[in-house]
Amino acid sequence: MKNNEVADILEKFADVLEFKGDVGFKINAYRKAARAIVDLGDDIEKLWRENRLGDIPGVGKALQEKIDQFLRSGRIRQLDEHLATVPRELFQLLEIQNFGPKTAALAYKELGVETIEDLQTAIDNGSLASLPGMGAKKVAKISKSLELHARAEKEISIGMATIIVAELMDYLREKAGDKAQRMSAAGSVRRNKETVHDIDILVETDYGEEVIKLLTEFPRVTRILGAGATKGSVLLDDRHQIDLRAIQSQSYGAAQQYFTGSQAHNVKLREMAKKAGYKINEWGIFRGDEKVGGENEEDIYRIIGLQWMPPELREDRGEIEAAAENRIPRLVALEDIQADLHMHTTKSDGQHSLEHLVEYVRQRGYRYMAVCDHSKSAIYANGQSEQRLLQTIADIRSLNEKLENFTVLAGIEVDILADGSLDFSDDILRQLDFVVASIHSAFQTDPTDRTIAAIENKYVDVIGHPTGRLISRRQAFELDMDRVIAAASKTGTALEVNSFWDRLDLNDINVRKAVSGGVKISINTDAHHEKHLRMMALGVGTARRGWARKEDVINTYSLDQLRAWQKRHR
DNA sequence: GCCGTTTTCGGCCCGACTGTTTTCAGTCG
Repeated sequence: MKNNEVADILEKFADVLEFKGDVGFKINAYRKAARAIVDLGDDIEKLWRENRLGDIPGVGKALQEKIDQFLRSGRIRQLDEHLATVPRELFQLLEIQNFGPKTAALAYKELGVETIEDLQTAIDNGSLASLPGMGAKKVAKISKSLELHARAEKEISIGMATIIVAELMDYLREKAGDKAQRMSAAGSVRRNKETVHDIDILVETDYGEEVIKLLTEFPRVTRILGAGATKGSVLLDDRHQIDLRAIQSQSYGAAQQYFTGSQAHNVKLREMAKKAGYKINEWGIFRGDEKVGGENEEDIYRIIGLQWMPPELREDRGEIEAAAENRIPRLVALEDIQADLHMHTTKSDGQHSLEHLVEYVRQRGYRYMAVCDHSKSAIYANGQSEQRLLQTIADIRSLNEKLENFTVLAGIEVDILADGSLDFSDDILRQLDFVVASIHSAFQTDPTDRTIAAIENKYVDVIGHPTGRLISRRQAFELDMDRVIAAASKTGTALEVNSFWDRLDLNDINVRKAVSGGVKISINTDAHHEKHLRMMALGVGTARRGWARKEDVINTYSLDQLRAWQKRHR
């Protein structure tokens, strides 16, 4: 899939146009199209071959022609021509905070700033400060941003972000006491995006200045980027940006809506509101000068004729249209989860013994679980031989006899080998209660055919982390998701949403394809340690972003229901 | 550059903050 590459080049095109001072609407059109292509789900090359690029919202004649060029040759002639007349390191320069396209253009034209190094020189020798509209303070800000640019993480994983949010909220609750009422994450954290750019937190309070001062005094704060009466921005550990907004109760709901976004969702919402004679901003919803709502988030949606919708859906992927027709589904929730069906113990590479892991899982309130340690080919992970697996099965059976109101399913995470066969024979697999099959090697070798072969094995219940991607370091392998979904739908095999912060695989877009293709999903933590169990929330968040309902998720079933479901494909 | 029960031309979301300005441009979210 070249969707991300196409989107990237359109974003670059937009950057270049912005640098050159083209009209904003045109720039926006490029960015909008880029986003639509990422959200597509379908392979853009497939649409291209079928001559259907025009079906993508926001892609008209001119962009179709440019995308066609790119898919044919890997280049876009018009962009190449532009690139000859902009700084060599334009895209890196534009990543620097407080150094936007206008300033970059000025520095290029007047001082010949082409690279990050040139910019540093222009700061050091005072020439940047001498430009019109620039002054000591602006230059100091840019200088600081430049210093951070090298070090700052561009994206924070949702796993890390939720931990920081919890820590910060605990701190603020303790320090602010009665002076703070409602408190919530906003922005992409609230939407459960897999990675976030910064962390937004809202606090309902009449003591904005005090609460923001508390934020600046949080122990891990290394820099204060700004601190006023309604907004404070800080860096934690010089890496993670936190924006806190202090809101009074009469505007809290409007602020939640406004700052949760996404931008695309908000733009569409405000357009709708405008057509209906309203205006929405962070303070409320207004008809003329009259404020008609804003204390609760539901107000904003209701007044313009929409159902309230979970934050995870707010990406302008059809949720507004659905809300207008009362078609927002009831999404799966963390409370619906009855079991975790993919975890590891010391039988392979987990950190806890079987008994201990079971105890930790029970503490989370689940009704049953599956232990799925590795199979023999996973040597790096202490995979089990046939002999050891049979012992594991026996151990689990005898443990079950001691447990009340709880069942441990004897499972396996069996490797899908390079030739598409499984690491254990059917004779072994049939003795197990639950089978997850995963690819852990030879990622380039026919992953689609191998996955489908595993799906067609009647003992396989779930395909583990189906695309193999690691968010921070490895691309998904080339999986033809349409074929995989068709196969899984036919056999009744489930696809996993692996909840591990670095996997979240399937991702949101693929979850949506799967559930709309009638495929069940299984949200599992793949825990190797007790502290990993809490990542279930990340997987549920991802499933929610993929519009998954409770009935789409097999580990919301009771054990009896799960067994009945297994019978249909075994 | 896109798009259409407002339209094939004229629209295309909203505001805060900052610093440099004597009234606003640039940047950000």
